[in-house]
Amino acid sequence: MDKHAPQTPDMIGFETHDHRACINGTVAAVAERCAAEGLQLTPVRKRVLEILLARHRALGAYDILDVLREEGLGSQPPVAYRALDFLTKHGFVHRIEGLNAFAACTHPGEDHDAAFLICTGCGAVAEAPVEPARAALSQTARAAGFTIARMVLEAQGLCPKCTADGRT
Amino acid sequence: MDKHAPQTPDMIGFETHDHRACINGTVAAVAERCAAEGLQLTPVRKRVLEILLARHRALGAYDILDVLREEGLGSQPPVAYRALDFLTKHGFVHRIEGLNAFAACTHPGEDHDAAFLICTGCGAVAEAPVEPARAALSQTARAAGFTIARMVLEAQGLCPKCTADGRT
DNA sequence: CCTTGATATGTTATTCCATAACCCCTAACA
DNA sequence: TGTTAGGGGTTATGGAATAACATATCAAGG
Repeated sequence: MDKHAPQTPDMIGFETHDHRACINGTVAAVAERCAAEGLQLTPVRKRVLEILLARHRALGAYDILDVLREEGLGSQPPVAYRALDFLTKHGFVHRIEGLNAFAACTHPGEDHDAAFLICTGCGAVAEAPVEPARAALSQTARAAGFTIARMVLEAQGLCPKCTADGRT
Repeated sequence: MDKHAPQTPDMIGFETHDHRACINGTVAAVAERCAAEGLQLTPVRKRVLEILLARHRALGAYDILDVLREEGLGSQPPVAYRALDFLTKHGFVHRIEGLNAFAACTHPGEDHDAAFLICTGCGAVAEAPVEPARAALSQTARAAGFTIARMVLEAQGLCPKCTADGRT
């Protein structure tokens, strides 16, 4: 299940932080937004969000499903995928195409695109603003008559810690 | 096999062009580069490249395999994947993460990253320079101490033709 | 109260994407 | 001629995702 063991458990944006508060705070924020918009943050959905927040890295749907299964919250793939669909649709979780995995959004707001910095050394994932890059690509797109609806921007490389550790 | 039938067969960069010359020219260029660098452009590898060039859009590995099978060039997945590995490793073909598919490079040079404009209406794929976006994201990455090695940039939206046709 | 509709969940089975592992062939070269 | 490295053929399997159908829950309206 865990292909990136070296990952430090309390890292976000490649810096340590108060992880407990981070989880609770984000869950609370998401719950509030769901209440405000009439969305149902059901037990399974909430738990999937918590699992992703607790790891602070990208997890595959089947990794998440393993946890759900242990807790008796569902044992078949559609359970995990439906929760992930809900969470991604509303911008609480992002899908990382390059990893076939999912990561909790670090600033859950409206449905939005994001850029990701993915460390190939430890598997850490940091979210970054996508707008500058979108603006850059939009120039080309406009010239070609293409209308951009959604953008995937994922950079693989080394985080500060892994660079220091001499990983590749 | 073909989920995007409406695709116009002779489109590149969302503009029509001399398709026959385009295929032959690119294959010749690739063959030349392989000869120069001591790479083996074997029959299977060459055919896979031709198949991708002929469609001018992203194809799944199994779509390609179907064609190879019809032609007696191989019938099992590893045949297609090995050829695709070779072609992508040397920058002759790009992998489109968001589609789990592959597309021939429209300017085969050294191994390079590229940005893609993917039309959700007809499946057409255009390649665009990734450098402006890379520069934009590099700002953020540098600030975080992250070193970018490889970038995936894929924009989904509507090409001019599909926009005109009122597709979504 | 009951029914209807909407939404969420449970479950089985399948499809699609990708690779491991093994064997054989051939070209290049000592 | 023996050896070795790369390419290809094949079987089998693993991992990601969804189709299709059944069940449950709850709110609104008759």
